[in-house]
Amino acid sequence: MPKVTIETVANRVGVSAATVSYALSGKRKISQEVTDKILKAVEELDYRPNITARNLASSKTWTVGLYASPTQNIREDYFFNNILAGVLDVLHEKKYQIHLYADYLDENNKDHPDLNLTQPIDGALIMNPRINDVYIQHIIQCKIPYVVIGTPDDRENSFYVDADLTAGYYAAVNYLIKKGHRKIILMNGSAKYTQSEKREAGSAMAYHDNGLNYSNDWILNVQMLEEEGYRVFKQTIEKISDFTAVITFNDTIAVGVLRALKEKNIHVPGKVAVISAGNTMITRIHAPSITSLDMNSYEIGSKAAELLVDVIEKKRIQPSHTIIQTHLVEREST
Amino acid sequence: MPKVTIETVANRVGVSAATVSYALSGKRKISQEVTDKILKAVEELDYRPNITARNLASSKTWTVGLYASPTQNIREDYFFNNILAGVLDVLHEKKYQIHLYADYLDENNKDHPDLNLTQPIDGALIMNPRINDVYIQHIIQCKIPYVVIGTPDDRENSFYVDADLTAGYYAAVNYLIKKGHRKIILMNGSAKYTQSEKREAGSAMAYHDNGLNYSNDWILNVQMLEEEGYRVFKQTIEKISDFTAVITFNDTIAVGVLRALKEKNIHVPGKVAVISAGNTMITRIHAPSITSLDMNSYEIGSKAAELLVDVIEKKRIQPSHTIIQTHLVEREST
DNA sequence: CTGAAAGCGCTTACAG
DNA sequence: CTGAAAGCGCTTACAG
Repeated sequence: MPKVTIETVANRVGVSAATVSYALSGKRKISQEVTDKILKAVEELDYRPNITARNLASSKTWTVGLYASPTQNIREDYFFNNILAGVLDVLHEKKYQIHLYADYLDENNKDHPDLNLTQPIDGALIMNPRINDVYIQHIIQCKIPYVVIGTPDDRENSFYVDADLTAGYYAAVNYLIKKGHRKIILMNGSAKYTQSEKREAGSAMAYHDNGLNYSNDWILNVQMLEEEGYRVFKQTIEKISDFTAVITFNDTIAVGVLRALKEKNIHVPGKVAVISAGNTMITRIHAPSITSLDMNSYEIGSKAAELLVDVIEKKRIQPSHTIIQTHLVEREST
Repeated sequence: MPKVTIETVANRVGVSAATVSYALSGKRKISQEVTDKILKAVEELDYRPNITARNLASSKTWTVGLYASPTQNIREDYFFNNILAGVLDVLHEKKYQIHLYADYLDENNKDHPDLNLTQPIDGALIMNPRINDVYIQHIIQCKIPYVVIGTPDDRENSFYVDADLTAGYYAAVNYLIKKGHRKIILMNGSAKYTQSEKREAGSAMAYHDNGLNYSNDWILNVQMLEEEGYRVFKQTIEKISDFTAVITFNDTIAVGVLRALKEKNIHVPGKVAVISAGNTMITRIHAPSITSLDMNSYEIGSKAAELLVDVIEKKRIQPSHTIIQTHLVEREST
């Protein structure tokens, strides 16, 4: 069974490969008559263009790389699903495909062989940027257009889409303060993520604007996993006293925190109020249901994808960013 | 800024492109001396091989296509996350990358233009196969190796990995019958998925082996979304009486069902017992926590990926399948 | 141990 | 409106 190429089609119709290519792409007008013959031959021969060859010749892959979290985090976080859905929907509409990369970065290992194995992409979407993110550095070195989902170090020169987490955490902490809370534990994410910085900043502003002091001891940095939220918070309960509220980096950590509280028979919200961020399905379902900061994750994903396509297609050259508003959804945990 | 190709490197070192290629791939021994010079030049020139060109020349892409659900479903289902994590982990280890496709099939539209836009892949992983699945048909036509996650129509000639759902639903329904339930509603998935068939079969067997009759009226087919589970079950409560238990296609539907029950003030498990399938995070978190059939979703994903790599690399030629055992995790809802 | 060259299957200026 | 041909940047038999 001989391989069917554009040549095969051209030969059968009696035209050049160029004509077949143009007829199929529509990049040049080909007479209706010839076009019909070509389409018929394509059908009969069951011709399928070799996309790799097309990509090489046109230096365009119609593919976008999505750099996501470690799989461990992906397993627990609906936030990823919502971002992903937004990204997928937009890219589908714009005819782009998606290459998904999980984060397998070994923090202890300085060389990152994987980075070079990447398939060719027209652009990249980078979730959860670290401070000094090696993925971003790699993408920049490869001269690939990219959009950060979250906030990168170099805000001036980057395209990015993020929720206004500083405002969000300001509002959330402010809300707690107005309710009379004075000592609020921040179960933040790992300090190496820029997202953690913003949460801390918003929180600090709220204390400040209310004329209150707070201590850095009240801020804990944990991995974004339920088990870690649970484990660390159990220790926290022993070490820190008198706190009356907790605000977490995300919903997953909140679930762990609530488990620790339940185990210690500490009533929520009677003794301790809890606020999470993400407003994913689990916040509604949990008992008690969890007050959560909605970040419009689907919209973050879709806006980022739209922006990336514009950047790839040079419809935008000047670095720009979109900041999406958050809003607090009150539930039983506060 | 001139583009750096393998030629650039070869010229600087004073060898042929072939030698550079071999030195880099290790497919032929190149003297240590020359190799060192090449590596130095690669470093200095910041040479990055064009993967598209490599793919074309070697007719190998090191990429696997993952055909997933519609994004609507992805948003709500941790089951997807767990499968995905298993797939990603194995493929990463085996040096393959992943192209993610959501299902945008328009059921009402007979031509599927998207299918032809696919990027070149070495193999495909197909989740949630439909009966007469067009994705599978397409992949077969393209002569691409594939593994089904779930059970395909043509079991004889396919590679696939699935949970033993028939046994799982048999066990679950049997468990309910032993507890005295006689009329159990099956909130099944859409009838066009093979997964729904298997659930129904296991359930039927359990009735049969206990010498009981059941009615097809007790089986409902719904989309795999919380809202649909809720909407349809609310009607069901009105239409069907005397049932004492519900078993659902997945966790998401169960959440909808439980919401409908709560709204009607029907106590769970006092009046109605509920079992779901998936055993994702939400079953633990929900109040009441949900008895659920664990399908080892991470393992399904990882086994499927392993199998696919073997098929791609011709380590397996004869169609084969892996059936993974399920187990029922008892919680408050029963 | 290394080189010269064909080939992968497309696209796209260049010509007419 | 169409063709002949160069080119995309690699890999891999074929030779020596």
